[in-house]
Parts: sequence; C-alpha cells; structure tokens
Amino acid sequence: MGATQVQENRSEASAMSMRLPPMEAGWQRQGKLWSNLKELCALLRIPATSTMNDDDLLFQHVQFKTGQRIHTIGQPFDTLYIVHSGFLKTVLIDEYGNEQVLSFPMKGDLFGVDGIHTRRYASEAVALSNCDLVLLPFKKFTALGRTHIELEHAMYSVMSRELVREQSMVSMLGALSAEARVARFLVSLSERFADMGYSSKLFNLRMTRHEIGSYLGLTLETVSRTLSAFNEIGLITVDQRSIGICDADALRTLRRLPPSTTRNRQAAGRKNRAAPVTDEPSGAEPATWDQLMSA
Amino acid sequence: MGATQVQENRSEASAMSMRLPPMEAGWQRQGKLWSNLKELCALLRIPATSTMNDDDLLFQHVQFKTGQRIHTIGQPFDTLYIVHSGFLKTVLIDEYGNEQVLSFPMKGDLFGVDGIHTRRYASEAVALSNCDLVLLPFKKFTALGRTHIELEHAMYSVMSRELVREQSMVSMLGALSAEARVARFLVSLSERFADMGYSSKLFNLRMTRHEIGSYLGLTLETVSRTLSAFNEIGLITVDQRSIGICDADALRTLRRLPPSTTRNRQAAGRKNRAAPVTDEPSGAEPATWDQLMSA
DNA sequence: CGGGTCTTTGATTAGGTTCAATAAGAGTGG
DNA sequence: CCACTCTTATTGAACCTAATCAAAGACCCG
Repeated sequence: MGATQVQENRSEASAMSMRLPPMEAGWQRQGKLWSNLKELCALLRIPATSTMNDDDLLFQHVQFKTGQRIHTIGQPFDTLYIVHSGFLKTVLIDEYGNEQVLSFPMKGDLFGVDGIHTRRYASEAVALSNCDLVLLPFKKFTALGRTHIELEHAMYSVMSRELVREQSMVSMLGALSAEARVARFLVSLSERFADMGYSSKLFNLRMTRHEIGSYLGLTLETVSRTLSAFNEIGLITVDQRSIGICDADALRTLRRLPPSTTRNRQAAGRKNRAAPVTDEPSGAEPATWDQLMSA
Repeated sequence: MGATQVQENRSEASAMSMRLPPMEAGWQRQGKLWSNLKELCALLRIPATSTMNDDDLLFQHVQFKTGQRIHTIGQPFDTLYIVHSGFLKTVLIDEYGNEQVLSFPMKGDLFGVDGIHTRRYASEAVALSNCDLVLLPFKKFTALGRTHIELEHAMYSVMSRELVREQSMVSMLGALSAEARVARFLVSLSERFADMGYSSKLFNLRMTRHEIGSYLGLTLETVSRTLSAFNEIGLITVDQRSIGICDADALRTLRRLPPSTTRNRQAAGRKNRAAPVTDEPSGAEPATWDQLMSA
C-alpha cells in the first residue's frame, strides 16, 4: 500500500522533473475536460450535498505545460483556478524584476483570489509541472453561492483558509530560524503529499532551491546547506530533488534558535522564554541534534 | 486645515498613549451605538447604492478600552469587526506564549475574517487605544450579499484585499532589509493616517517598539536604532511615540541593502543587482544617507 | 517619589548572506 | 551517442546585518 503510493509518486515525480516526458501515455486523466459540482467540492474538500446532482453545471479544465504562465500581474481578473493535478508557484515581482514566491499550489488548492479586489491579478502563477486546472469563472463562483446556499459558507471559508495560510507564513518568516523554516516546509510538503494520497515519507521536490529560498525568505545556499545538515543528522535523506523524511516529529518540533522578536514579559508568568540557547547537550544524542531540537 | 488635522490627531493620540484619559469627555462619538448600511459602506470604502436606504438594517457598535481583548484564539467565531475608531493589533501566539503581531487594524479595517474557515478565531485582537467597533455578525454579513447583490462582490473584495495585504507582508518579510521594513512601515502608517483625514506628516505611534518589531520581524532594539538612524539622516523626526515624516519619497524608495533572496539571473539583463553595498560615498551626501537610498 | 514599562544606546556575537568555485544533471545538436 | 551548454545544487571562506546581552534614561502611574 505504502509502497504503491511511493511508486506512484516517484514515477510521476520523475516524469515531472524530466520536463515533458517523452511519452504522455497515462499521464493524468488527460482527456478530462469538465468536472461537475460534486467533483469540484471533493477537490476543494468541501462537504457536498444532494442538491448538487445537476450535471448541467459543468466546469471546464485547462492544461498547462511546465513553465507556462497561467496569469500575470496586472492582467484583468475574471477567473479563479483550482488545481486538479500538477504543481505550480505563485510569485510577486518587485521593481527590480526579482521574484518572491508566495505559494506552491497543488491538488485541491485554489488560486487567483488576489485578483478579486482590484479586478486584476496581484500575483503571477507559473506551472512547475504539467498541470490540469479547473477554471472557475468568478461570476460562476459567486452565482454558486446564491444557487446553492449550502455553498455560500464554503466560498467564504475557502478564502478564509487562504488568509490563515498567509498568516502562518508571516508568522514563520517573522519568528523562525532558517533551520526551523526549512524543517516546517518539509513537514508541510509531506503532509500535503499525504493528503493527496502520495507517500509522506518519500517525495520529489518540484521546485528549485532558489524557489524554496524565496518562499522561505532565505538564500538558495542556506536552503541547500540546511538540507545537507538535516541529512547528516539523519532527519532526512537528500539527493537532489528527492527527499526522504526520516524523523517527521523532529522536524515538526525543531526549535527556532532565536526566541527572536516575540514578547518576553507578558508571557513571562509561564515557563516560556524557554531553554536558553546556551544549554549544553546533556543527553546521549549528538550535539548538533540536540541543539536543533525544541526544549 | 492641515494644522487642525494635526492638532486633532495629536490630542487624540496623546490621550491614547496615556491609557484611559482621566476625562473621557468628548472622546469620539461616544454615544453612537448603531450604524446603517450606508455608513457601513462608507467606512469600508465600498460604493453604496440607492437600494441601501432602508434604515431598518442597523449594525450595533461596541466600545473597548485600551488593553481589552476583542477575541482570542480558539474562541468560537460568529462575528466580524469593523473599526469605527481607535487602534488595535491582531496577534498570533506560538507554543511558548510569544506574540507575533499580524496587523494593526484602524478605522475602516475589517478583522476577524480568519475565523470563518474553522469557525474559531485563528488570531487574537487587542485594543491599543479606546475603540469603537461595528459588530458584523457573520450571518448578517452573508445575508447582505444575498439581499444586496451589488454588495456581494464587495464582500469578496474586502476579503481579497486582506489577502493581498498579507501577501505584501510576506514579500516584505522575505525580501527587505530592516531599514526598508521600518521605512515602509512608516510610509504605510502615514498614508493610512492621511486616508483617515489626519496629518500624514506628524503622528503618534500607537504601538510599542516591541510590537512594531514583532510586526516587521525585527527586535525592538533594531526598530529603535533604525528610527534613530532615520532621525539623524533627517528622513524623520522621532521623539518617543511621536513621528514626523520629513522625506516620504526617500522612505518609500529606501533600498533593501541585501539584494537578498531574490533571483539574480532572470533580471540580470538589466542594471539591477544594483550598487554593491561596498561602494563608497562619492557624492556630497553624508555616507549613511547615500548608502540608504535606492540606486 | 518609587516601581513598572518603554526607549535608547553600546558592545559583542552569531546566523545567514555574499562571493566564488566545483560538481551534477538535463537538453541540444552534430 | 557524445560533446557542449545551461541550469541547478553543493560546499567553502569572508563578511555583515541584525540579534543578543547589558545598562541607563524617559515616561507614566499610583
């Protein structure tokens, strides 16, 4: 079971990294051009109801190839996208043309939401692999909330979810060390792969070190070094794009070295302000390992 | 005119920083307990239409005093809040009890949105000054979208705006230097004060250095030092909580010293990858000034 | 006036960036 | 199929920004 999933994942993964596999045979449901409402709800992890059985309401799919741009900054907004399969990145581009990665949408993720406000996309979306996306015209999106009242809440909910995600990114960038960021990134990826039915223990990165670094507010060198360090410690295995998770819990609880920017006093009543960074390894574990772990 | 605004701002500001002024006489429209839909739209900067004239639809206000908590993390969500007057902060609290400031809501801002997804607030909101908030029960919020179709888009738009704001925060935290973050923070505050009809040139900070630092992913010392540096250079004047903006453009274009995490190659064609940080002052300006400005 | 909070400033350290050089793949074309 | 090239990844060394530690001053409040 687990092995099968790994296999599945890896084969698709290597196809991805090959950029357009020579044979596309069997690659996703290539011919799938439309989804009905029920399928859409399942994709978005929204509870579906019996009233959604009308199969007249269909949603078109579109395919993008690795490297293709789905939308660019400033382009008039009119449709949202839901990832049916494949991997993407969304980026902001600053005045010097430098990219800042905002997210890595994958199966079940919604993107394009940032275009609603100004009626123009605020970010750019690029396919990191061949992708199959469900088009969700914004008009259709809002109409959905009206015709299916049970869905109205879901619409808002999905947007709220995005907001919470961004918040946790802000919190991560503001308070965590490089090691902790990379560790959480790996855990997060692992969990998303698990959600998608792939292996959470072994997967291929779809993005470059540079893109990871941009996403995490680090340089590609730091990302590379950190991965190597985790590898040496035995938390993960690394070989280029292929990552094996050895100790998910360790990664999850990895400590942010800098107690950093957060408040000391208010919570000083509790035993927070945890272990001073200076505590020496007292156990049997290798020094580096101990240092990396949360108190 | 400008002077009046400044005066207005400052007097209220000093009241704020005093934490509960001895006399509350004349403080805001203290007695205001309800708003109608038109007023709400104005507050949220949403275009209002003639169909919104029914004055049966009223929205209750609530007052909070400095330091009071509006909602906490995990508390069951059922209402959104719109700031009618006053200043707040929203924070995330990590496993050690440390705060991470996410935003500083002020007049016209909506918060509580992060509670929609899980039906529980994902963040905590605290009043930094006496506040007058409009309660917007989520049920009423969604109903509004149904009864006033013109508003439906606005509902989504407001949420989208929040998302874009978070995105720009992520981008800032991921790519800008300490100086640049503080500079942009000041500019942003300045503009928001201008929107609210106050002076954009002279205002009082409602938050501590520590809170600013948390918001910007810096320590309070760095914030303090940076403000002092800006002061010496003549970009601003600082005296405790009181800030005077002297050169808004300079602040706006302030360069991030580390070209940092962004991509070098893609934009390498242009003359970006700007001046190496090591270049010596060659002009007439003081060294520090030159170093701080964008190429 | 004394206690508490917030701010400023200095000295020192360290985490992460920058610069640089090498290696490993992947895609192209002869 | 292999040489050539371009992109991506790894690793080292030096430097620098911002964090940490520390202490003193400013402001507010009872």
